[in-house]
Amino acid sequence: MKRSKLETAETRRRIVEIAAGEFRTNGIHATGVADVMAAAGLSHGGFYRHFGSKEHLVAEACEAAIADIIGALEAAGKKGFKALIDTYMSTSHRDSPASGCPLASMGSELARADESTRAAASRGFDEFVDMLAKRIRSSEEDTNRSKAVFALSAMIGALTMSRIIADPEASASLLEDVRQQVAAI
Amino acid sequence: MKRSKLETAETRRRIVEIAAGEFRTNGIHATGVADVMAAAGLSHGGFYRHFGSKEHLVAEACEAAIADIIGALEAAGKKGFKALIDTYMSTSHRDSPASGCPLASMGSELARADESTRAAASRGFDEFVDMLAKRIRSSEEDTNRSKAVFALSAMIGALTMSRIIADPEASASLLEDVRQQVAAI
DNA sequence: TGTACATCAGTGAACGCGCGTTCACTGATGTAC
DNA sequence: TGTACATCAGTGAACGCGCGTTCACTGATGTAC
Repeated sequence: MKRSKLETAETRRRIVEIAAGEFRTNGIHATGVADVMAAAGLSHGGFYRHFGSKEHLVAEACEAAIADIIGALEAAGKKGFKALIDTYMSTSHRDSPASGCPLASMGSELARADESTRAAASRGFDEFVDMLAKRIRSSEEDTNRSKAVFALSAMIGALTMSRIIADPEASASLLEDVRQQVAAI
Repeated sequence: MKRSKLETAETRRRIVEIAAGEFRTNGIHATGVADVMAAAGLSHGGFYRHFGSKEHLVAEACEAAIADIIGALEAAGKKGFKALIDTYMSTSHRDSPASGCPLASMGSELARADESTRAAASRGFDEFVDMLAKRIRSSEEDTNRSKAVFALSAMIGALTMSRIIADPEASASLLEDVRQQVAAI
């Protein structure tokens, strides 16, 4: 049966939100349209009333995921650059991919995603870099941005690796190791 | 028809080699057993004479891929740490995932792979770090290893991001930016 | 060394299954008068 | 404001397709005598 405009918009928003979590947890390829719809309490058939294809959802979910993590880190980052880096490089971030950084949890899949998804991820990376650069104190603005790019690259790489390494101690010490060196940038 | 032991071993080796390229190019999930076998000039049915499951092949292919890149970089690295970093952070590495670093091309998929695949990737990471650490000159050995972990994390993150960013200039300048800062470690 | 036979690498059809997507249908919403 | 009707969100069955895996079969290899 037809729903009100408000309900429809809310349903669509919920699908994107849930997809953003599922894609980050299980990967883009391994998460089906039916999985997302079921998690949203809907049957899969209605999906195409909201999105033209799975790829369209992937692009929107990626954008939403980036907004998530940037929002969370901006809150943590009010206490400064170090607090922000501590949050990103924590074992709790490592263990909660569903609400974490999509550049780490879907990185290699994003590299093969369609144009609009990659564009969303690229914009997200830029925003993230800007946010970091603002919190770095050094001589020139150009330098700040370069340092932020370096810091974020290292954090994305380290978080990804920390999820590959099965041994919890080795994984935590990798995070801690890189965290210290990023904080020293 | 039955093949000689030599032929059988060579076929198996070829399947792993081809899989290592396909997984890095198209991703683990997106590459089917039949794809790999077809690329090896074989029908898919024979796959299970060589491997117990796709997951077993993934683990071996991951191991082979790591050996590939470490071998290639050790050759480049004879000219020193900087030459090694230049090779890893090059646009030609970015554009040739089939023979490149599997930690970058399959990173987020490896984080969800089975135990033996993750173990292979973890061992590969350690070997890679050792190789880098050997080429870093600084006060203590512990520091060298920490610096190598940091450098490799940054390179994996940057290479992954360089493949997500669609604009070739922005992608190349990200690589160059991080390359310089890794070289300065 | 020669022969008879068991082994098994590779083929190609088939298995059940889940994927993304489509579609006829339902009935509440929103609109035109 | 009230009524008649078009719209469309959501359902659930169905579509073709490709996946990982299995299996009966073929015939050269390798072994036992």
